Amino acid sequence: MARKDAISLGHVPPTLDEVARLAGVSRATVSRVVNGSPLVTEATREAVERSIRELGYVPNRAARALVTRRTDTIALVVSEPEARAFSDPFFRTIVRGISNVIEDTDVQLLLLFAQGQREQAKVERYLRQGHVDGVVLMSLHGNDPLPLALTGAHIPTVLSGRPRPGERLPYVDADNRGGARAATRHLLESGRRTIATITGPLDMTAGVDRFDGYKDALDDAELDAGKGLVAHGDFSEESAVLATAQLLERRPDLDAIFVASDPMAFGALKVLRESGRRVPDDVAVVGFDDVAEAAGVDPPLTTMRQPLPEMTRELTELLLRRMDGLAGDDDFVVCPTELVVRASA
Amino acid sequence: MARKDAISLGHVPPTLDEVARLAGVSRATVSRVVNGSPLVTEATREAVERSIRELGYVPNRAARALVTRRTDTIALVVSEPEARAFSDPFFRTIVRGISNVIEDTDVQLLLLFAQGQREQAKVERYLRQGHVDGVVLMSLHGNDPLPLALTGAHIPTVLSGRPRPGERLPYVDADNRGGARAATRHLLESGRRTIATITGPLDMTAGVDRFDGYKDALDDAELDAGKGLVAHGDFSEESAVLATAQLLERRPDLDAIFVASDPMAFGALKVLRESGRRVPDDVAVVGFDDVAEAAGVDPPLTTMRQPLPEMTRELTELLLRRMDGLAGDDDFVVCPTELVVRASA
DNA sequence: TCATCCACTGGAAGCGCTTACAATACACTT
DNA sequence: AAGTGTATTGTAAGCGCTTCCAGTGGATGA
Repeated sequence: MARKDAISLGHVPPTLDEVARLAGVSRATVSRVVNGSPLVTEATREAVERSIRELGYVPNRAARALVTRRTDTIALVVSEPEARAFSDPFFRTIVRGISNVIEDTDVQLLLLFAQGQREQAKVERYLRQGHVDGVVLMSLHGNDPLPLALTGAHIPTVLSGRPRPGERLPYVDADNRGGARAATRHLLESGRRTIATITGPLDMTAGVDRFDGYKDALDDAELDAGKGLVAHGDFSEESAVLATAQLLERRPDLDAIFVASDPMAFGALKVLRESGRRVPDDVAVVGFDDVAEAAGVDPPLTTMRQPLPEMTRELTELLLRRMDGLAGDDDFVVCPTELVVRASA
Repeated sequence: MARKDAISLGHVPPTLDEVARLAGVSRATVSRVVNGSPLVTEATREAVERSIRELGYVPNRAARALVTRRTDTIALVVSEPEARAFSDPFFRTIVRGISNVIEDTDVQLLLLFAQGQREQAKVERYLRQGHVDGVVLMSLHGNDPLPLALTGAHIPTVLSGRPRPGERLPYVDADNRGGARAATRHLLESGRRTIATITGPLDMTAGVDRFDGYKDALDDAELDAGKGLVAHGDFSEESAVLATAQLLERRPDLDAIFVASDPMAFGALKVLRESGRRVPDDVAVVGFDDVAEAAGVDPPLTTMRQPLPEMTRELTELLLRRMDGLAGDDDFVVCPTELVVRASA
């Protein structure tokens, strides 16, 4: 029995109450000090702060959240296997961008991965349980139920990338279609006529939009996407390796490729080189994103820049506003893209 | 006034109480149903479940955590800039490994990045506020205050990699020193005599241990690390590019390099190739980790495998046990490493 | 000097949940 | 038929915190 007591329930952290007792004030006053209320005498404040330090008091978040209904936490949910997310520079930039914005607030960022139905369900449950005040959803695929589930649960949510038809959610996106069109036009203007594309995944809006932009440009030039000029990737370098090989086999005569993401363009460059083609002499390549690595590959990659840091800032601020009830269901921002001409096209 | 009401406080999710009322039972009974207690009639259970569905009820975690003192959440804290963490295959493997273990529990994994003092402080505060039941700390540098802070706050914590002297924390580590020694010995046995090393960061135990193992092997062979044969990296590929160039400049006569991580070995291979050296004919290279990419580079990398998936499993289970009070301060596991001979040495 | 006000502090309710403990109902036993 | 036990449900306390409201004392104005 003594033994049982000895095992005990582990360490019990100090509470507001103990601080109050030690400082000789009421719990209300301690709470005021902790929350920086101005209605406290300097002397009282100091006494309380001393007690807090002495006891090593840290407010219990669950208790606070219970009454304030705020958690000061936002989640970034990535609907992608970790492996992919981690290797994608895109993703890193977003994480960094959000961190920057919230750096000097007391909001905390959580990363949640939701690959597969099972984890999706787990994440949804987690979010609905009130762990976070807001959610950023990125790299949504197919008909992911999360956006609807979250709006249904009235959890402030914003999207990186435009939502699918039928979903009304605030979002920030690049002008993917316009950018792809401009990229392809650049290829056309340099005299290329057999222009292939490696698309992103067509269950993502960015994938579709960039593909559409490519087709727009060909239409403008009254060219035909033609046979065998379209291969599909999933935005990853590896997928582009396969896609490029396919393209080369089907259309050895191609003289340009519009690749829907930079990592995929890196894969394409590699395969092109291995096949003995010179870039841009034999085949011109333009990518999309302008990730940091784009300037460092051989040859330096011509690509469409999307202003990712700014976009992420916008996105985060949009979420913050939305959490304060200041942004509507259909607020959105679409950022222009810009052609960065380097050596590959 | 009516207007003010209209603005309102947003959506208020249903509570246990409302479910109870709708189902015509007490709150206690609903709670029992929600928590799967066996002391409820089938009929009652069904009635309650119907009401839950009807109202779309989801238990409020803050309230539950307040009374149970559990959050069913664990955190992986990475003391590293996101960029580095994300590009490191090591990191991905750990995340995946933890996810696997907790997949069919209802524990949720959070990722927290703590680069720089500011974020470190934020993360520490976050953890101390009781958001999580346990913490995995990885890639600890220098004298990161987190381990001590967390044990001081009595938060169950485990380390990936051995703690520094003076810190008593459960951990899982590879036999870095023994592995490095074996790797270097392999180089010696193939007749190399001018063996350089690219170390990891020496403010990390893994960095130090692998460096020590390298020196052990040279000592065993009564060789001297000699001048200019040691260059320092930080486990990243880029750092190794620099380090290799340094090495080559200082000791053009070197005939082998023990590189303290695979990503760094990739960088070394690249520079070696660019400098016109053949691997392994001119310079043999052995790495450490045996990440997935190691078999795919040119030439395929000889490296020390550490059983990362198993180690991560151990680590997670150690944490889970520790959270249940079943593991002590100084439980630890050290896993053997294994030389994987491919073509680079 | 007394009423009035203000600045500060304390009392107390209540956030949504779990969980001893008590209460009830019913089926047995003897 | 009274007593005992068991299975199910309800009652109520309380987790640690914030915040409304009321109380206190001293400073101010008349």
